[in-house]
Amino acid sequence: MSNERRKQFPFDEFEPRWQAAWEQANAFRTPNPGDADFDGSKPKFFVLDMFPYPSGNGLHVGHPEGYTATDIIGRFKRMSGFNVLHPMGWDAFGLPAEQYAIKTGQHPRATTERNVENFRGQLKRLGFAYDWDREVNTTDPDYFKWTQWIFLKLYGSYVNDEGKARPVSELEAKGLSREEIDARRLAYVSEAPVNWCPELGTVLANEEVVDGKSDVGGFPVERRPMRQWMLRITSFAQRLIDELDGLDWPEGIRLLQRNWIGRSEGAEVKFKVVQAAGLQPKADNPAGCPAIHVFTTRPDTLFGATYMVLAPEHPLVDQIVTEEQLSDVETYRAKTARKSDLERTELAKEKSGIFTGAYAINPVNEERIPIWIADYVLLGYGTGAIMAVPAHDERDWEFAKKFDLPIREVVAAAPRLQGEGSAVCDMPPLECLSLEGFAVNSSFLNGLATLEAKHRITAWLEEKGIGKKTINFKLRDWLFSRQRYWGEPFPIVWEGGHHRAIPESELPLQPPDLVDFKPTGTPEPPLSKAADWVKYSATATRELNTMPQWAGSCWYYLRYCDARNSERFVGVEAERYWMVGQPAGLPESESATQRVTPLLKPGGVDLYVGGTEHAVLHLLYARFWHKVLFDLGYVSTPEPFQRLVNQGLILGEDGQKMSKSRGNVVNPDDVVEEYGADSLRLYEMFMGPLEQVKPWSTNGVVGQHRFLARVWRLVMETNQEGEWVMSAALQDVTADKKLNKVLHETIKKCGGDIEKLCFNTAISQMMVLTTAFTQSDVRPVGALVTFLKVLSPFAPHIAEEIYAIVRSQFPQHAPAGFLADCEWPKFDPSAMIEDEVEVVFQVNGKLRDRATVPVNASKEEIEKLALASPKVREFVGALTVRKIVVVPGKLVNVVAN
RNA sequence: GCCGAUGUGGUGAAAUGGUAAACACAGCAGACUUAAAAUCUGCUGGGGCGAAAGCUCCUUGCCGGUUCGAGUCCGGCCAUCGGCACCA
Repeated sequence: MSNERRKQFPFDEFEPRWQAAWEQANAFRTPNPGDADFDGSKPKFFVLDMFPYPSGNGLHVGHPEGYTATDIIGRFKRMSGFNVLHPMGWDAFGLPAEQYAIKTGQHPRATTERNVENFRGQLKRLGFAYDWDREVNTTDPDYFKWTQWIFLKLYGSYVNDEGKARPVSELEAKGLSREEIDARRLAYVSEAPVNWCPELGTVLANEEVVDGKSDVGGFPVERRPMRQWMLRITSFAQRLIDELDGLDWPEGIRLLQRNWIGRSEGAEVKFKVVQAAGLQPKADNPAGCPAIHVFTTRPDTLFGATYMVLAPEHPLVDQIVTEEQLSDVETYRAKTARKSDLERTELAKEKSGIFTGAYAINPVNEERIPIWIADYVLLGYGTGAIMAVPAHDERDWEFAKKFDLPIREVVAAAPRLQGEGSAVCDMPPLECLSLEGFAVNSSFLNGLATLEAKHRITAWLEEKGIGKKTINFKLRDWLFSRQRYWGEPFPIVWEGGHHRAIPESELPLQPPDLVDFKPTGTPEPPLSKAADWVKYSATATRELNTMPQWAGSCWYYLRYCDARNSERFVGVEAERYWMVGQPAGLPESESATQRVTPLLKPGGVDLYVGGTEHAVLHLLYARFWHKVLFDLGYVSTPEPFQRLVNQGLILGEDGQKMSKSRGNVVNPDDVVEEYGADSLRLYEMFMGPLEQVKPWSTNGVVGQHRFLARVWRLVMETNQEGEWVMSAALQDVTADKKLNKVLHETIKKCGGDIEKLCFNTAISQMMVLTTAFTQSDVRPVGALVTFLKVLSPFAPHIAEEIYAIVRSQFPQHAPAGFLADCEWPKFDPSAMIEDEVEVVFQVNGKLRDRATVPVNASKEEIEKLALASPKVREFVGALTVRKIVVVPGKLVNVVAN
């Protein structure tokens, strides 16, 4: 009594069959340099997906969007004679896995394995042409051995005067002390305040904290000082900005990175402190006369600095606060410390602060200005202290208004003549002017434009030794340790209060096999529970922190190049071939021509496709590691990813972001079950431009399914028993001119569109071709096979299936082997030439008539035809023809008035 | 507030400065069928005139500009989405 309706074509039978056939034949294995079957004469193409985090929810329809796009390109490049590296793997360490494991009482290794298994199965059901021999998993000891190894390279390096990473052995050779060296390592220990998340029981990187809450879970985050491992990414800030320029990335993403790094030019200025009213600073006693260093992007406004503000946590506060103000200051500091970052930003509108009782001397005019503390000044940026110029800074303005501090105008929109003696006008301006202009009330700067005033004052400060030109970055060093179980242990031991690397021979350093891996609820990491493991020797103990999830994803693309190498994180030859593209083992002349294209570019992954959510985090961290490896000579290119494309988010059918709570989540498995993998692949590519945000439409899937059914019926029809048999219309004849024209247009357009990632228009062209085949009484086999080749990167299963069916009767048109291994067809320009074309006639730009003319009709002939057209004559009427524009093969525009 | 992206039919969208709306979805009508599904064929931006074939005007967020010709290029607005945000 099953009411199951008949499938339009038996995708449920042949899709798994072809997946099995590809797998059994290892059809998409990519040989490496050195392998017997490696063909170094081919150019390389490295097409990379952002590897997924294998969550318990399984694949989301967003995953196949990017994965299908790269699969189409990979298959196309493969058919076009490239060695294609198209791998897949798992970013499997991390907080969510551990949270899930804790919740369900299972070991994260067990849940991770199961999730990976599930993801792999789901991806295989979509028919992606991955080389599964290169699969990587960041939690695999054979993988994280090298993550730990790279950490040791960071630990063992410093940045030299030229800004390049170099081994610390160079510093040892110069006789630097252990402490001096430790202070310069790229991986170093710091006591700085960090983002502690009590709920997750770990500290987080700045990048993982969003609006004062953890990115994972959304729990409150507070700042507290803790001993942590940091990576010195700030030493690479300038290069991370500069080297974006050579990359083929969306402008928006490059900007996001630039903004995140946040370079600003300005000056550092030193202000002397006077302890209290009447007390003069003791010039020869620095301890008695501390100085406050501030960073400012507007040194030209120095004459307008009427007070100073320190961050509440600033260490100098203790030294300068007066007896009288001490208790108020302490109260304020305690209040600020209790505030989470969230509260601090939420309350941003209302300024708060307290006077320290101390004064500083403004070095340009020797004026005594009060020193305050306020939480609008952040310890983490600049020097943690500012000179406040309320007339020209919105925040200072608000603060000054609230606490009734003096406001002095020092910049005016237009130059203003000063009275002789440059008397200072202390009339406060009516509003805050934070723009550039001309200096006023500023002694020797008066009349100068802002830019010039900056130069003048900076030179003056440098001359007096109280300031200097400075470049400041928003980017902070990368907080690299986590108090969690499910991550890479640090290959570090502690002895006598000092850290040191364990020998490389001891890698991989496996985490202890803990039964209880829950956070301790204190900053003490869970690894502390494994007493035996912790004890390294009689006197040394292991580092208890683990690495953050980002570690494994910083270099996975390199591991893909040589995933099974047990000697090295990536083989020298493999890295050079896949990242630079130098063909190995070619005769000199031949290799030179092959090299032209790849070496014009800085190199790296040829195409990297993934979501915008990694625009700053992953992409910045990976670039940083890559540059360190480049400086140390381990990789050949300064940048890892040459071309980056962001796929757009797929929204639910209701136009909202897909989420369980909205109930609008589409499960790819259900789509595959009902319509097949090819339909899903085709639909996701047909939805619209890859980079665009677009809503899901089940009807749209049905449309693609119908298209594939039409393709199927070009070759197959049902007999009286209801079985699929080959259509009699399929015949070994040559295509007529009309069909042949569409066919060659399709080859051309689809090839071009794939290169441009315009998959939606490629698919519509194939629909046009399919209609042409349908309307033709006979289906010429040769033309049909050519079409299958064009279709195969998009819908590989049905293409292979029809190809095999065609072979059963027309073996001469479908030689043995996979369609996936066939050569991409070449288009014949002569087939596309028409005998006649339609030209349109316009009068004053408006379409009035059209005519069919021979394709080689001359300008004069077309013009004559246009002027003879009754419609044209009607609209020209009594007007005078001023001009006639003729575009041969296109149009005639008669201009008349 | 700052930065970025996007605005085209009922919907997803397409258009090297040259016929706006290809290709699909949805809708309507017809063929096939006892019927339904599936399939196939046709119509489908808006207004006006016409019985109809057809004719005609308008239309790519808004306002201007360049051009023989603008969805496309330039200038100025508006709206939506995304990111950043006390960064001195």
